[in-house]
Amino acid sequence: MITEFNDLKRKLLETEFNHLNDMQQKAVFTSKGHTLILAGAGSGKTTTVVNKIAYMIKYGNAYDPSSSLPKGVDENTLAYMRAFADGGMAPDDFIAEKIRHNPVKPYNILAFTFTNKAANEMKERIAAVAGAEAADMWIGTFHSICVKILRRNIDKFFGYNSNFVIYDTADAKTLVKTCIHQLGFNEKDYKPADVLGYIGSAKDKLMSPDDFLETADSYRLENIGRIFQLYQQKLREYNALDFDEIICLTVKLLTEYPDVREKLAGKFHYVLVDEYQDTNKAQYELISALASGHGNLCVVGDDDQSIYGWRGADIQNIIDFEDNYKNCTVIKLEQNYRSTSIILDAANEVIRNNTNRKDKKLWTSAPGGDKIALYERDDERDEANGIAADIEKLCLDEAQQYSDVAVLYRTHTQSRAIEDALIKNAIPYRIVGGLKFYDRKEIKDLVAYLKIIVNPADNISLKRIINVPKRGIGDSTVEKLEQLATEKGVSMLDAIADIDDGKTKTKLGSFYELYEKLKNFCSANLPSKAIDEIINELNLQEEYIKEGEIEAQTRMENLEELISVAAEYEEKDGITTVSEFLEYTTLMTDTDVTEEDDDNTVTLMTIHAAKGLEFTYVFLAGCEEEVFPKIVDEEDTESELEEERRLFYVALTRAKKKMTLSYANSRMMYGRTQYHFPSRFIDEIPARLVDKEVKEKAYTSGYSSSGFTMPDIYSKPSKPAQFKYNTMPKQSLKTDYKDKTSYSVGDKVSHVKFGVGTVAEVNASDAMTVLTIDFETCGRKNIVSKAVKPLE
DNA sequence: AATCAATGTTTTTTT
DNA sequence: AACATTGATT
Repeated sequence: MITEFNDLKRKLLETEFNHLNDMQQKAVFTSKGHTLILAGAGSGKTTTVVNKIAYMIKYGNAYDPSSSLPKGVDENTLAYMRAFADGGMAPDDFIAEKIRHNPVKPYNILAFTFTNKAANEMKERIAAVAGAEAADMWIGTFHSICVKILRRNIDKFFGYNSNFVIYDTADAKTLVKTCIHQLGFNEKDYKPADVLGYIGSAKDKLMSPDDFLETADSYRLENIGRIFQLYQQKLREYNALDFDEIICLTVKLLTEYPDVREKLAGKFHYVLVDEYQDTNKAQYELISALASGHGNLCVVGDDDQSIYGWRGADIQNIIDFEDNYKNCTVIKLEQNYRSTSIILDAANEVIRNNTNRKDKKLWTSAPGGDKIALYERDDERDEANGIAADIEKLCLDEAQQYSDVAVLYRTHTQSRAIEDALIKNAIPYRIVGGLKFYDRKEIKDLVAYLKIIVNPADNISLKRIINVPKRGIGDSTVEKLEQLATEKGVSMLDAIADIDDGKTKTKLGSFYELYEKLKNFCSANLPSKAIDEIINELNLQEEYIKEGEIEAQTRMENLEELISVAAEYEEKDGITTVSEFLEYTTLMTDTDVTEEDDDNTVTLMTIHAAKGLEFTYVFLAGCEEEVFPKIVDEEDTESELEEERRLFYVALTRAKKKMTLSYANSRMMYGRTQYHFPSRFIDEIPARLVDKEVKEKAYTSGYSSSGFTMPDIYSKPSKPAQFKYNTMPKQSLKTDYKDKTSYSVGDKVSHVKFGVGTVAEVNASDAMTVLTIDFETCGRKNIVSKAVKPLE
């Protein structure tokens, strides 16, 4: 009976998961021990992981053939199961209940994802399959999981308490500067960005300042080590953590406090890591510690898509996994469901040139497809115009959706030329990444107020806003205050009480009063209210107007947007305190915010940002030596080149139907024209897969330099942002262009391509204003307001 | 202390 | 070319 039960069980489960291929099913049914899932691009990785977790929650180890006959299973049950199995149907609730065996409680599952967005998506999808209790899982990025752990435990480390704030890279840089100065070095010899780089990579490797000093074999490195030491000391004094420290300190916690480790490792019966190829040493140690309790560790990744080596990711983590865990199960997902075989062949051929990789080869059952298009262009503007023309052809002539198109590039700076071309052709687009909302001055200032309110020890934030808006507290005063604080061993904020110089005392005193007032309000109110109060109390609107009318409006709009963001978190995620809000905002990146899918726009982004995404049509711009592969200096190592090649591989495998490559003979870089050869990666694609277009005409010649040119002011903010433009251009003072919101029905406008027309409809959204225009020559069209010029 | 012109620096990719 | 930082000037 047990044999038949197990057979039926197996059959039924295979039925339930029969939308997965054999390898995917194997991945789903393997939950014990160490497992490596090598998931190639487009191989259905996320679906597999979602089903794997759902399976654990629903059935536990039901698939384990050695399990004994569950209670309550009798001949009737078997008959019922037989009927389902013979009918080829998935088990119903009754059977599901019978074949459950040690179901896994969601709160015993820990899953790391690369982005918050991925975490949210996965959570939702698991809940859809396994039910609402899936919400009890711990799922998030390394940083958010670690912060969660640290909030409860950080006071074990002297100096820290649970109100700690997180420093972003800019804050960290400011802190490094302070340290450099305090040690009597200057910023020319020790560039803050460089020093921060050393500190960051040390932390990726879990190196302390002392470790760093031990290996320092030059005077310069020794000094950097001292800066590192001071930096760490100050972080602690300020009750602050940088991004890397979040991970390092958690590892330290788990290492130095066995009770904490045992508790957490005991809690997490199953540990799952997505994007394992992008983990670093510190994260590796973290994973090991957390999975040490039950030994059920499943890592998912693709060594060919490891593209974060520059930030410390160690590709050897995934390459050596099999060697490190001798008894592990290895499952390869090599069937690709995304791209045509032309695209896959090209990708396979390119990546074959890498030596440091796991053997595998993507394949698809879908044969053929369009060849890869390759264009040679004059310069970056010609290239951009060519891309715009192609997109126009696709979307106007062939009725494809703009949202099916992505333009990828190696570096953000390349987006400018492309934007210009898209605007000129009235193609709607959005940019992912680039200028970030939280990097804007007015936002950073406001957030600094929040930080200092939550954590009075945060001198970096205090220094940022002590004279914002201007209140006559200058550098010398701040220096004095800082010195005094160091002497007395208190925070700068507390040191205010010890200043006795008359004039300064008054100014600082009233600042302190203001601080107290804000603090009282903000600790008793919701974040959105708090932000609103600060804006009003500081009278920011008027302050901004003092500095310039035009900027004032956009700044205020950005601040309003911050209020809505806070309100949204409050409503959606149940955020109630300023502290929680800060955590969200610092750990959330632009790509994390879920897009509304309804906006039909072309997507522009870096290849890094495109990882994990797919588009029907993909354009890759700038396929030139020096640009891509990006050559930083002469002595670029082979491993760096391999990472560039993986990046190229990632770009190719984003495309479902058609891939278009282009390179420019010359390109403006660093303010000068540079000439490059076509990328070596182009040569690595077999010629039979490529259609090299003969250069018919330079797209630039038609319509750019002569006509009016768009003022280069409209950098569209990335979506999450939903934020307004950074600062309004000074140019718009001089020129006559109307503000984006100022069009109304009946206005006469001119378009560089379509000529003169009349506005028939105005559609303003957060991101852009779309005008419906009746053109004299070509009828009604929808045009982004930026692309037209008002007449009269 | 605040403002403005001159100078220097940057552009890889991001949690 | 665009931007941030520095130094000189008020």
